Amino acid sequence: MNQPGESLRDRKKRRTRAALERATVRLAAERGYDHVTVEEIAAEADVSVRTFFNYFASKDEALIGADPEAGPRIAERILAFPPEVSPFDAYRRSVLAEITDELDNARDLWLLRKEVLMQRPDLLVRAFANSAESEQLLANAVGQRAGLPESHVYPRLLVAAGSAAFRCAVTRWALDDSVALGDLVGEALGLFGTGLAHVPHHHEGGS
Amino acid sequence: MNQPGESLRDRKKRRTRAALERATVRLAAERGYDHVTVEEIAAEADVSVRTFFNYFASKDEALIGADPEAGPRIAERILAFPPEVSPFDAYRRSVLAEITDELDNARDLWLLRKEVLMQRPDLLVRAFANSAESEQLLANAVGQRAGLPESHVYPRLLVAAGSAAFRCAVTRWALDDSVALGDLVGEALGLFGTGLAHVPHHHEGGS
DNA sequence: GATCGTTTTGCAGTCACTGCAACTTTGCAG
DNA sequence: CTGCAAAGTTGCAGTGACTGCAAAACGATC
Repeated sequence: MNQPGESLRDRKKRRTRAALERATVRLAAERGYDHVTVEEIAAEADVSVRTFFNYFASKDEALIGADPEAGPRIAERILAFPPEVSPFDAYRRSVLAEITDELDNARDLWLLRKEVLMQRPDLLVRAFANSAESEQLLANAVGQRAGLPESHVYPRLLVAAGSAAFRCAVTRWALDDSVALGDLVGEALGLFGTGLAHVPHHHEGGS
Repeated sequence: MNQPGESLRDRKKRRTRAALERATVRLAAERGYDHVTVEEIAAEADVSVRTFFNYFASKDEALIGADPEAGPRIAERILAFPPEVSPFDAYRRSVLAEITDELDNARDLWLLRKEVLMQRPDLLVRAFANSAESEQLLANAVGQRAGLPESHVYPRLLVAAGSAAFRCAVTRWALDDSVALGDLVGEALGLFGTGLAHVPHHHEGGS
């Protein structure tokens, strides 16, 4: 009874993890991030505090719902593009695909997260602090496609640019979510692609 | 006895702040960041723990030595450039000037910080989390020069790129400090300026 | 040297987070 | 179904970052 890669155990784990993530986001959106204790979150998800910390290394992580498989997934996508796609495009399209998928699966959570991140923008930055490992993975994938040595700046810089683009996009999206988050990230990455040396032309509509 | 803008009180405050910063960096480099308690830091600087927190909001902040005047200083520099200098160049040159100054004043501290950041790269990311206010300041300055409305992405994106460039540069500098940190930041910002869409040519020497 | 504003300090308290050692649940085999 | 091993959960005791508050020490001013 363990063939489909999803045993009872695994299912329970997924449910618990999801419950903790939801509880964190919901309560934080409701009362403000630092007026919610881990104790309350654990109670809401019907597990002990200790169990909370078995799933997430910190309250921050639970709020963002850091998915340890996201990094590998994106890296895989990057490498899967045919060789005629440039490293930059492979990276951009892989990131956008991940974001689109994520929003399709958990749009409601992101709408709540938005509320929290509007109050505490620093949490978004902190969220990226714990993902150094994933960043390394992505940088390696980009470097491999670009045929660059480990030590070259380009892959690292591109990945860092991705984080920056995501940060900016979420900030804008929080102010006005009439545009899809994915489009905002795409726009930001587009600007990084063509270069910031010149101020982009200023359109009337929108920002 | 209070004309030269530096009273006894002010001098003591500066000394205490510097002592706490030095103690934090020194001890963290010596034993590892999380094997040093605030209690020990405070003892080393000959003040109470409570006083530590009067100067720095967190241990992280003390390690980086977050200077609340750095943001305003850079913003001022940006606005001081003659109008024929592009917003991008004004930003880049202002940031580089600040870094150069900082290294001239506290190179020894940065050499120790380097050791700590090599062990815990996340601290560098976290350091930027608390500087949202300064980022806003810089973005406004850039926006003003570029004649863009408050809501435009460009200034925000440029400032975010600056953080990313700094992060990458410090990481590389930590691995090999034979190149000046300022030059590495300059290089990274240069790439952001010309755009990341195409992989830069790979030189043999260096990275 | 009395007074006023600022800084330092101690103290009590809250909360995130950890290691450890029991305890419960699940998966599997006999 | 039973017993066993592995995986997951829990409570507990402890550490350490950080906060608010009120008292004490200190520096500037007259």
